[in-house]
Order: sequence, then C-alpha cells, then structure tokens
Amino acid sequence: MTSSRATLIDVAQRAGVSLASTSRALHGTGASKTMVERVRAAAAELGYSPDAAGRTLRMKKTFQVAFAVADIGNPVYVEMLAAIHEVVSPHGYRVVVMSTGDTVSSTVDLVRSMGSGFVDGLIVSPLRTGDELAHEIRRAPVPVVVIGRPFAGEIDSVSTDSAAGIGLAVEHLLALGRRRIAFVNGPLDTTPGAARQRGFDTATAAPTFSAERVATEVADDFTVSAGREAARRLLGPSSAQAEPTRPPFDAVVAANDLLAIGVIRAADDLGLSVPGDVAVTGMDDTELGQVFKPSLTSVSLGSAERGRAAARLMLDRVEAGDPQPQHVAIGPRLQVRESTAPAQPSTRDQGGTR
Amino acid sequence: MTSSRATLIDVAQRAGVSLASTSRALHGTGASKTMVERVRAAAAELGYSPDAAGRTLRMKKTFQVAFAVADIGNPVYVEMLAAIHEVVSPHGYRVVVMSTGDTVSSTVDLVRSMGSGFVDGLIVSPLRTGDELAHEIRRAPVPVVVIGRPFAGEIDSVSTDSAAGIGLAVEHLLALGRRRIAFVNGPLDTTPGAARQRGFDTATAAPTFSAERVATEVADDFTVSAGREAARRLLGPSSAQAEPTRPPFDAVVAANDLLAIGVIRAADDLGLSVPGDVAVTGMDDTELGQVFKPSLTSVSLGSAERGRAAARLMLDRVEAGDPQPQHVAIGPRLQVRESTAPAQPSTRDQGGTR
DNA sequence: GTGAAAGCGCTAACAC
DNA sequence: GTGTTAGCGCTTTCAC
Repeated sequence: MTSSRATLIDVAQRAGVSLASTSRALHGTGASKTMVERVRAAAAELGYSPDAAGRTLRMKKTFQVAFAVADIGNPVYVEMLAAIHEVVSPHGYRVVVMSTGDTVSSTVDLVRSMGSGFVDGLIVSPLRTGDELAHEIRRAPVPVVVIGRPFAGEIDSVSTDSAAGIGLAVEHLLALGRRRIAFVNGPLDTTPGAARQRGFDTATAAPTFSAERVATEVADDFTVSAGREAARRLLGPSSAQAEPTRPPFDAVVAANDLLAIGVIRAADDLGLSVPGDVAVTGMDDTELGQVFKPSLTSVSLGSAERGRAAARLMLDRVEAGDPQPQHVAIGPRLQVRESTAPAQPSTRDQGGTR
Repeated sequence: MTSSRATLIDVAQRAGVSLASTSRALHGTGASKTMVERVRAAAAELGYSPDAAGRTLRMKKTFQVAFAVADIGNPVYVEMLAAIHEVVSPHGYRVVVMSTGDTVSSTVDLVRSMGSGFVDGLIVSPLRTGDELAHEIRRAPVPVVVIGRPFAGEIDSVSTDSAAGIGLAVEHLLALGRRRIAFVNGPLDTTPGAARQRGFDTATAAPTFSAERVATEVADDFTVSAGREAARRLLGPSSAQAEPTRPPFDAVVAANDLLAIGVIRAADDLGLSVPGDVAVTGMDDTELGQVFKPSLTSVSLGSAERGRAAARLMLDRVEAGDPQPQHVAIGPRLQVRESTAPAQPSTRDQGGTR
C-alpha cells in the first residue's frame, strides 16, 4: 500500500486495463460488464476515491456553490443556509460559506473573487447594493443568484415584499383598534431598512389609513439591544417622571424580530405590558420570536423558502443551460401570536396563522 | 478580449515574458522590480485571477476547511461556524459546511469523503461517536479536529466539561436554597446527553450533596417543544387537579437552553412562576437565553471559543508540520441571570458573570 | 468496446 | 534573475 492516496492510474494498473477504460467503467458510460466489475474491484481494493482537483481542472466544475451574507450569525441567514444546503446537497454540491462584508465595495470584492473559479455559482444576499454591484454581478464569470433586492430582468433573483409585509402588520394593528402606531426600524441605508421604511410610510399614508399618531424611531442596528434603546427613547416619559403614565403609543411595528424583542424588553423596563399597553409586531418569523414570552406576532418573509428557491435557481443555471434570468417572489405572511392579542377578551391566541 | 477567463499563459504572452517569471512575479518571489511591474500591468489589463483548480492540483492544497455538524440550525453550531470562519478567513481559507447526519455511520461516511481531497482539513462535532469513527478519523487523509468528546492523545480535539458544567448549575441552585431539583435532559444516546447525565448523577451523588428530592426526565430531543412536554410531565399535577398546588420541584436543571426555555413555558402553562416557584438553569449560554424573559441562568460552554480553538488547531496542522496531537479544554462557566434570582430580595440580577 | 494521448492551469525543479 | 519543462489527476476526443 502506497503512502499517498491511490489515483486512477493505480486503479488502471491494478485492473490491468487502460486509464480511459478505468474512467469509463467507474462512470458506467460505455464499458462492458466484465470491465466494470474488474475496475470496481481494483478500485475497492485500493480504497480509491476520485480526486476533486483533477476532476475540477478537467471538467471546469467544482460541485460547490457559495453562499454569502454579511452576518452568518443572523437567524434569517442561518435558515437560508440550511435550506440551500438541503437542496443542493442531494445533487452532489457542497456549500461554501462566505462573507459579503458590510459595504458595497466589500461585496463587489466578493463577487470579483469568483474569478478564481472555486465555485460553480454564488448565492448572495447583500445588505447594501448599488449599480456597481449589479454591474459586477452581470459580468461575474459564474452564475449569481441574489436574494433580496430584485434586479429586475437582468439577474436571477429571489425577493420578497418586506414593504408590503410592514403594511400587513400596520393593518393588523389598526384592525385591533390600535391608533397610535410607532415604527422601530434599523439603519435606513441598508436594503432591508430602506424597503421597510418605505412600507411603513406607504401604509400610513394610505387614504384609508386613520390613526391619531404615527412616528418612526431608527435603531443603530438590527439587534435586540439597539431595539431596546430605540424603544426606550420612543416609549419613555418625555420628562423625568417616576410614575408610569399612558404611553405615547399603543402599538409598535418593529423592522425585525430582534428589534421587536428589544422593544418588548424596553416596555418591560418601563412597566408597560405587552400586548396590554403596547402591541408589538416583528418581522422574519424567527424561532426566537416563536418561543419568546409573549410569543411574537411576526411577518414571515419565508427565509427557508427563499433559500430553497435561490438554490433551485442556482441548480437550474449550473446543471441546465442558460435560460432567461429568472425572478421568484415569496409573499409576506402575517403570523399572529400573543404579542398582539386583543386586550379585552380572555381568549389567548398562540401560534396561529393568518 | 477572449470570451473565457485569462490564464497565466495569457498574462505571460501579454507581458512578453516566460510563464515561470510570470508566476514568480505575481507571488513576489525572486523577480526583478521591472519584471514585477510588467507582469502586474499585464495581469491587470487582462483582469487575470489565478485559477483555484490548477493551483490546487499542483500544490495539493485547496485552501478550504470543512466544518461538519448534525444540525447547522442549532445556535451553538452557528456560533462555532462564525468563529471558525473568523479565524481561518484572514489566512485565506474558505469554510465548507457539511452535515454529519444523525448516526455514527453517516459520520463515518463523511470522514471517508475527505478522500476526495476537496478540503485541507475537517473540523467535526459529532452527535454520536464510537470506535469505528475514531478509527476512521485516525486514518483520514487530511487533518481532523474533533469538537466534543476528547479522543485522548490520538486525535486533535477541543473539549469542554459539560458534566462539570451541570455540577455548577446544581451547586448554584443548592446555594440558593433550592432542595427539590429535577434534571431535564435530551436523548441519552448522544454524546452531550450522556455526558450531562453523568454530570447530574455525579453532582447529586456527592457526599456533600443534600436535597429532599431528585429526578431526571428525558426529553425526546434537545428542543423547546420537547422540553416543554418533558417539563409538563415533571411539574404537572400527578392526578387531575384543577388548582395549582405546590410543585414537586423548586428547581430544574435543563441540559441546554432550548430545553430550559421549554421548561419555563411549561411552568407558565401550569401557572408556576420562574424563578419564584421554580428556578431554571440552561446550558450553552445562547443569545436566545440572554434575551428571554426571564433571562436565563446558563452554563456557558464557550461555543465561540471552542470554534476558535478548533480553527487554530486546524491552521497549525495545515500550515505547520505534524505536531503531536493536541487537546484543548474550555472550562464551563456559570452565567447567573433572572431565571434563578433569589426569591425574596428585591434586587434583580441580570446578565451577571460568576 | 477499448487504448493512446492530449491538455485543463498552475508551480517548482532545473538549467542557464 | 530568467526561461524551459515536467507533471499534479482527471476526462475526453480520436483511432482502432
């Protein structure tokens, strides 16, 4: 037994046949039964497994796809990753995790790095986008699927309508009789931040919209602690009062679940009950929100579905030819739970689907 | 401009120098200043980027490491992944995410697949282990670092002492005056399940240990819903009673944060307060537990630290020579929070470190 | 159905 | 300091 791994040549010699026949036999393409048997046996004896690099160099195919996001710790991206892995893995593809970085230029660099050809395709969900990025994606040497902003017509993409999703949340609160509605958003210069702000502004500007008071508070980040701070500013007493008074808002729409949980914690800090004093909605429908107490009413953006859709688009591109750029849209869905339960009735809503 | 990507040969021709000089110039090894300039310019004009497959085939180096776990959705593994990525990425390595599957044999298959040489090393945290797996890891053609069970002396590994961690939790509850202590564990045939059970049994068998009542309830899985069901069995009235009575236990040690949150939800279902009626501890110190209400006292097993340590071990192996198998241990640390706050005093502990 | 041989893109001897 | 050349392991024409 040699010290290094066995190669195809070793197998060929062992089986006493040519290199070409060995390759064919192992792939089951145009080889006689006896040939296949002989080669299989030799391969098994040698513990042969084909070398990925040699194959890649020859076939120009890595059987790898990259998935890149800014923060792989974010539950939304974790769900996407799991979904992508689940879809491509049975087709023999591996998943390489990469980071887009926070900025457009770092994302451009990432796309540019595809030039080394270490993956067959890239699925990317950029936090920030721009024309340069779109340009770079179009000229990328491998297929790219974007999850997020729909680059209409030019680039494969999977989108959702988070703006409409915010609208769903606002409607829901209005239907519940809430009339003083605040929005806690994350940074406005991000793609999701901008879209969700647009959604809130549109919803509250509709002719049918009626509310006593409306406001937006921008948190420093899409995190629990940033949400908590933002909500303290929003819900706290305007002057230094010790007694808890009627809060300025009876409902808060948060731009994601993490912010929403921060809002609930802040309400708690201020002695306000949720949903009694303040109803709260989140977005992304994470497991975190589902198990939280009170469980969180949240707008699902179908993270797993988007991941699956992106993965399928990628497989289409990579396995099949070069179809027209495709665009898949996943609609937002409101999941009503405890954090917006009606104040009066004794019924307790929990985990329901609208 | 050719339709396909530019190769080193293209750059060499463009610069009017040899292939070897081009390669050297691009790597900055033994090339004159003018040569470097010429080659750099040519490469830039052609938009050249080196092909990963060619380089891998020649150097026998992929600049990739694999990270494999059973469930990439688990927050603990997500933290490890993020940490590993953070460590290896600056050294030019990519991270490939893989699945071990639930069983020993699927994990063996995973290790065996390293034979294709698509990564330079494997970091794996198996849910279930056995001698066959240890054997397979030892004969793997690439370095393997195991996070979890310490295969003493033979295999690079990063471990923690979750058994001792459970001991920390038991001690803490005892010090708080709790005397009827239950343990909610996950499946006992998993590595973590077995270790934590051992920890609980050891802690409650110590000569110094004094409690009125001790019990273990095994949940079907390490999840919130399984924890909730297990805790219902444990804390619920033995017969069909409507009135909430004194619960059979005043403290529950859970084998991880997810189970702990299930326990708290069950307590809530049964009208019991946490920590008033029942104190609850978790394990893994996840963000979920930190933002939960009440925030969760939890034993940190240093997921991120373990990920970092494993990544460094891997880099040592891959970059440097072949040192002795190394073993890194990360000690458990108790993080005391609201879910075990003393019943009487009005002080509210929150997020403190012991 | 089988074998011989070319060549994917790169790096590292080896000569000069 | 620079050029020539071999060869990593594989698939795939191309002849037979």
